[in-house]
Amino acid sequence: MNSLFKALNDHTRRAILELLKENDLNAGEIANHFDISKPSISHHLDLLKQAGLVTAIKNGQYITYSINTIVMDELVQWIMKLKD
Amino acid sequence: MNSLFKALNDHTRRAILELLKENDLNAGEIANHFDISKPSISHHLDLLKQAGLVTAIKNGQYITYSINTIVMDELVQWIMKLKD
DNA sequence: TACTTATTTAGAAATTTGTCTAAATACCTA
DNA sequence: TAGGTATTTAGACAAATTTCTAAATAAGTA
Repeated sequence: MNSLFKALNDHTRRAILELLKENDLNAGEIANHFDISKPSISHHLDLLKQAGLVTAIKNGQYITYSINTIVMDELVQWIMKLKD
Repeated sequence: MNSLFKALNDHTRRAILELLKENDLNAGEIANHFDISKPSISHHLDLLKQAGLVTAIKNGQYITYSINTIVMDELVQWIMKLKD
């Protein structure tokens, strides 16, 4: 849960998830959507990966990132428990 | 949304919410559940309040804190949108 | 093989965060 | 009013976070 909350606690990372919801994208395509250096985006992608929110598949020279929302189920359950 | 994710991104603050789910508590009672100084707990309560996750009502010398889960609805909706 | 492109890793700087102690504020009671 | 209890505010410090540039790695192509 910790890595999940941590990953979600950043505007850029949330925006990356919203992008990936529409299409799988490679790292460079993701970076092109932001005014942030590629290494920084790479770091954000790493945090999202650590939380299980994205998966990465090497495609030759490229790395394709996809969203994985299953890990959010635990978060939704936590919230629901709090709501009774 | 930012203050909400920020507030939730800390184990102590999440534990405070879980406590308040069971009972309203005053600041001292909350602090007694943790191995952290009262000023630190006060700071955590402030962040929770900023996010709208708790409300505080002065009760004489005491301040009673209550959970408010309504603000989490927006978070759940954001997650659901991401899930399609 | 040499060059280019895609991506990550490394290391550094600025900012934010979580924690503490000491002091301030607010309320209660004798 | 004086003294005690509950809580917050202020200021400091260490650790974590976000960002950058430069360099390293990996793959495609002439």
